[in-house]
Amino acid sequence: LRKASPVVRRPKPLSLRELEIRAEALAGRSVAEVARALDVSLPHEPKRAKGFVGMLVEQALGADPKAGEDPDFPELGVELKTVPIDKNGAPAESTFVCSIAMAHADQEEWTSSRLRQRLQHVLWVPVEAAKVSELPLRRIGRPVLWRPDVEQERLLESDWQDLMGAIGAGRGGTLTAREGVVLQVRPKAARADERTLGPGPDGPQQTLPLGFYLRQSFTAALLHGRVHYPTAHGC
DNA sequence: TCGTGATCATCT
DNA sequence: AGATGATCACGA
Repeated sequence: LRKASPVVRRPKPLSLRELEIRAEALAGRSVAEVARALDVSLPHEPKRAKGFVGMLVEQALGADPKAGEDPDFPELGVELKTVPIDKNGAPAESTFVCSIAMAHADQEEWTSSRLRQRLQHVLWVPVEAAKVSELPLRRIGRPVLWRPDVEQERLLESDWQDLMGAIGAGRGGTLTAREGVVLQVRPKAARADERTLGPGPDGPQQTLPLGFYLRQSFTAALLHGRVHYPTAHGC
């Protein structure tokens, strides 16, 4: 995020309620309005604007810029995610959740997994997608504070076990985004030829870095407070 | 270099 | 059109 001159950053919210109120206050505002209020200049080429809106909203809400792998609001245990919305109000893209630690993929457990930690408590902020309006005109919508319910957590764990199991067993190279009911595994790298140490069929080898994404259908449902899938083995 | 923030560009 | 695989920017 480029700052035009003095650095402007909101103080961190001291309570969940304060965070919600701030997020509600962004509803209806445009990217240009928020950027101007924070004294941030807009990127000109859309191709170079990936991630801009997410970082802008982080700054507007007082997220900890040094959080790293921790939640955006460490004291509140809340993760912030902006979600691009199409003209019908549905997610326009899948949602990146976290990268996969390839080197330790065979040792990770669901309960302490990066993915579960990140999705424990999420503040979703809908924003008009890049294909709906030009960057400055993209409007922010009403936030949704979400925790996975029992059914959602079951779906997430089931996919995670399948996908992480495959990666840990050295079959990560055979995975595509078609696997998974609510999750996807997709490349997460600057270039398709990047490699990092990970499990291979015959032991550790250089592998394509992967990340977890939420399918649009899952995100769409949770934004409306209802995720209900038919169970694969009958009710 | 890796992880965070995502959207782009192409193929089906 | 929608989904998949590829790509862009930034910070520690």
